[in-house]
Amino acid sequence: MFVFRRQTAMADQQRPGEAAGPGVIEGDDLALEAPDRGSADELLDAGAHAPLDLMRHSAAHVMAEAVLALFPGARLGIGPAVADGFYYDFELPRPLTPDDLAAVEERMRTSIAADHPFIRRELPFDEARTLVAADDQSFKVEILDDLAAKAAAAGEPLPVTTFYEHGAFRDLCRGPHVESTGRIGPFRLLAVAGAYWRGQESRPMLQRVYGTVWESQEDLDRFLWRREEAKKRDHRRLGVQLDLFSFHDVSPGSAFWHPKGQRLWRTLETAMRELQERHGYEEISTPILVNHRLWEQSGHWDHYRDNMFVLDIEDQAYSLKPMNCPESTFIYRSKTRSYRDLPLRLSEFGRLHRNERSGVLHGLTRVRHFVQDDAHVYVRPDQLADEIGRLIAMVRESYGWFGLQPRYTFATKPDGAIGDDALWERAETMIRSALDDAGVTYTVKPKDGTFYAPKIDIYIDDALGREWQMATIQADLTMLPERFDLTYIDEHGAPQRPIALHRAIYGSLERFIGILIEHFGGALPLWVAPVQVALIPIADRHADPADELAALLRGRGLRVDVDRTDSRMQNKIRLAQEQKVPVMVILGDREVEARTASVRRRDGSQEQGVAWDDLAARLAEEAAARAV
RNA sequence: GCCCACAUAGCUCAGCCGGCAGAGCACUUCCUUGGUAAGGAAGAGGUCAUGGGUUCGAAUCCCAUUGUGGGCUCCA
Repeated sequence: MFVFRRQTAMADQQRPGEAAGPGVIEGDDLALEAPDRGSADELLDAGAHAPLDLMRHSAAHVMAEAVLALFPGARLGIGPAVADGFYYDFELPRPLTPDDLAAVEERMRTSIAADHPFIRRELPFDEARTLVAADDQSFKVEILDDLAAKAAAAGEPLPVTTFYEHGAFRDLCRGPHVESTGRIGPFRLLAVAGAYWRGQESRPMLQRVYGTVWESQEDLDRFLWRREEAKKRDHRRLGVQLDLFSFHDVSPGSAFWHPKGQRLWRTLETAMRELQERHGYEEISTPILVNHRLWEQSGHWDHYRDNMFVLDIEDQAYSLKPMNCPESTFIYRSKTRSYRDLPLRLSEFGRLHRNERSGVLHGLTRVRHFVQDDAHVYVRPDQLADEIGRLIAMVRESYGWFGLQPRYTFATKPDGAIGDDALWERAETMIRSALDDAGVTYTVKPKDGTFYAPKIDIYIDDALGREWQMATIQADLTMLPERFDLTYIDEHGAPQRPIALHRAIYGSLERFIGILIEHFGGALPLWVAPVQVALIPIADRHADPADELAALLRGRGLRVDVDRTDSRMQNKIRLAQEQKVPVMVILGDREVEARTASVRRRDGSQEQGVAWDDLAARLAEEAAARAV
């Protein structure tokens, strides 16, 4: 069973890094708190700089001042510095419009030009509470009351509170700030969005205004440029432009794969299948529609039902499978397993449905229907470390196909986990030594495992520096083995429990493809490109020879399209460039006569007079190398 | 699910203070047969997301529904 981390929250940056063996990076919080979904404009800056943070938080104060001036009754939430800027949450009498944002910006500029100093004031707790209550700032009152409660719980006296003032504006704030408003650099307000007070759906919806501030105009311009660049790489836009997939309202959250997208899909699938077969995997396929009894047995009915599509069939509740694992156990149990049969590696490109809330769907990276390159590996305890080593090798190889550098985290037993402590400790020790043996560097995330297994999660940073969670490897000693009563017969004839490794390397094919598209900006490496070669006959009389060459290339397994339209060669090149085809092959009189080709690469480089056979051999070799 | 915005030709978008549905690209046909990122002309293409309402009249105003987008973790 996979529980992919819900990607909206990685709220554990307060946890201390756990001491661990050699090669372990201690709690690398900055890296961990980055969102791991990353729509196009969620570009992360490479770490926040302290002076910038002061400026950003100060800008939030100035923004609050401006909003309060425009909406005197506004209530303030919180206004922290974030990755690329800042935000402040407000409760306002009406929704903000783009015009409002412009007005707020204008007032902010005035305040910055006035260069008001930020003045820190300390107030005894009771006075502070009276003050914010008199201002009718109920959210601030709540913050103070929470602080008081926390102090009481810790047996400490009521804390002294601090306020920061600039001009006529005063805000409860821990600080620190820049010296004066004039120190705030070039800024831009970006967006207004709804945000629940304290992120809880049961609390009021506030209006969050996002802004960005930088030390120089240059930095601001670069940031805005990067946002634009990210938009161009957005896989939803490129998916349409490159004719890979589309979405339709008859099935929200599920992609329709066009022929080119399906080529890409199959290439990835074939490569993974080939890798798995080399590593002793056997492929299975299990039903999508399953009686709810199975989910009761697996525990999903209790823990995961809200995310499952449930159907009523002849008075029985069935569900579309949200995970593959329980069904794999039926195949395991289909015969008596010997210790000699293990490891048993069962892979499945499983078609899954999860009922994600409508508001969180997002292109290919957050969908309701997807395919996992899933596998369950049943091992004896003495085989676990080796098998994890094998999996890490598989991750390294396959990520190498795309030039991606995997990073590893090790997530340990969460609160409320099932299974006894001794089993957990055993599993964690085994994973840890497997990681050490594999010589990988990893970060420990305490208490971040699934409720049934400690796990290794694998992340990458894409070309724009965004972090994505990709593969996962989970060592399950409890869930499948115990609940589904899995056994093998050991060398003494006694039944024993196997360990079930749950793992996915691409994760979901949909999501992986979305990430690849953004990482490469649509210019996919030759080996995965849906169209590897665009054959461009200069005139009609070159079209038949082009077909002949295309057949030769296809014979070597290459994906080739011939442009037989009557447009000019320049236009055909332009089209192929726009489609980001890696290789364009141009045929005119000279080439046809000599049985050669003029080869133009996506990067603009050219090579003339390449013999057809050479071309076929070289491109086939290049594609087979599976390299960037 | 919740807040806000958006939905017009295959794509990108204009029209939206109510009064004949538009452009560029793509597509079709014709001319053109070319040398490394757009040759020319003509044509076809729309239930303005869906349903309801206001109005003499709705792409345009109002309501609902569906879908899409930005968010809903950062604790003074």
